[in-house]
Amino acid sequence: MNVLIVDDEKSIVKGLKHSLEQQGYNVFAAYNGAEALEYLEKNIIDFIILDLMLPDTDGMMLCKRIRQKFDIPILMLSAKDGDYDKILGFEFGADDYMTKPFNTLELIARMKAIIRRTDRKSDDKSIVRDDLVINRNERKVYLRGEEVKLTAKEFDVLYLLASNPGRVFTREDIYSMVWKEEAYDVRTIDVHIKNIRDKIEDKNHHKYIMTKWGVGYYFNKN
Amino acid sequence: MNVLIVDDEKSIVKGLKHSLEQQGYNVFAAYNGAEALEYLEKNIIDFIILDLMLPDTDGMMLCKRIRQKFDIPILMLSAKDGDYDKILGFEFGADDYMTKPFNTLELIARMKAIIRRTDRKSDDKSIVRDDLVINRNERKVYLRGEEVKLTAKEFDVLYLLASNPGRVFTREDIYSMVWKEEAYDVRTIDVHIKNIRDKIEDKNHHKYIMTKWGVGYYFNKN
DNA sequence: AAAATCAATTAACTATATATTCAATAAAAA
DNA sequence: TTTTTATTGAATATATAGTTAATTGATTTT
Repeated sequence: MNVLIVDDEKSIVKGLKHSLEQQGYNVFAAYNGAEALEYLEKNIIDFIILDLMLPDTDGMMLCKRIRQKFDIPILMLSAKDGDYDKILGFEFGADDYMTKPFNTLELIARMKAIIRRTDRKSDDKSIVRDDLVINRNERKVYLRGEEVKLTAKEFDVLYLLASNPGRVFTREDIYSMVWKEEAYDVRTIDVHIKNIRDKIEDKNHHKYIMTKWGVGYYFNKN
Repeated sequence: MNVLIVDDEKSIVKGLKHSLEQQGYNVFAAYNGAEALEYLEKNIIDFIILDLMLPDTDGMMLCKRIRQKFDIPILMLSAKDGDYDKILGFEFGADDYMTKPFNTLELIARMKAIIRRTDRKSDDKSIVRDDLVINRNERKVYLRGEEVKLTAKEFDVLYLLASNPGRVFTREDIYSMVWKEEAYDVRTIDVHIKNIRDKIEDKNHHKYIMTKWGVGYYFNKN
């Protein structure tokens, strides 16, 4: 379990790092926002402890940016009391919040609680629909028992649609959710859809991916 | 959104109840563990605020029992500091924890954050009016249970009107909101309105889309 | 390091669903 | 009644989706 601490106060980082390592976590540190983002791009991080006050960026903005791109739980630290609604509210998407000075034991307890909570849903949930089984952890798809090899993008697109059956996604929706950036040419989705269909559908069996004309695509509910 | 407060201190219950009701929550109270369990059996509760010290049961045990039976988020309150690890840890399954005395605003912020986290996908916004159901995510319209197929533009126009019943929209309003550009010929709207009416209205049943002569159209409120 | 493989994107073309326009008719307001 | 506004159906135009192939980029193999 890899934890990233983002804080410019070296003493805090040092103390926390020590306590967390005693508990068996691998701890990494970043001393400003830019470092943090770079670190996240290059490493697999499971949990972030983020200070509100950083030398280069506003912690809340950083929190928001991290959330847009990564699905990693964040516990925010702040020196002053009273910002709970902003931090915990809908805008920035932190998972928990503590004020400095904090009790290290409580921080670790809160961290564990969040990890447990987010873990609950990430355990082996396969999506099953008729002849199709989509396994998220293994990133494998089975059609009538046979494995179907999808590419990374194909899998992500199919998984997005299949995990919200019936819900219509525009091409822009799909692009921003899967690619996590804004789309230049959104027709690339069409080609991916076609390739997925070629792999999981044929005329004898019913369709999984449906077209909503003028809007986008959705996964068949029936 | 129904919140159950489980606490034997009447003053706390009263204060919290007041604050939560101001925020639009429906608040229920139980003054001991037995009452709480009974309440949960008989009512639909979305969130529980649970005090650790109760006259009849130990709060942690109650938390554990609730968790075994219901999947409702729990925020625990305790008088003494220092039990975080037990409360937030794996054993009892609380989602969050605060010590008394607490800041009500922070409590509400934490509550909202937990609800948001557990809720993320349940934003299925449907408009229901008499025999008509308009599902926004699926972009589907049902009339007396039967699906009515609308084109993308038709759906957008209907959704716009139906999400503001009674409000009169000029053709220009509708055009700019749905097409997101300025209209050359707003008679286009007339044709779309006609086509929508053809699909969702007939002389036996009442009208959904009303004409405001000389102005535009609006969705029937009654 | 070069070649080969595979995935992703872009481009061009075809097919098809939908939107718009127009002109005749009907209905409502003055 | 006159005038203005709304409704309607059909034709035409436009927009969108599906398909195939070519290109680019990334990764693996030789």
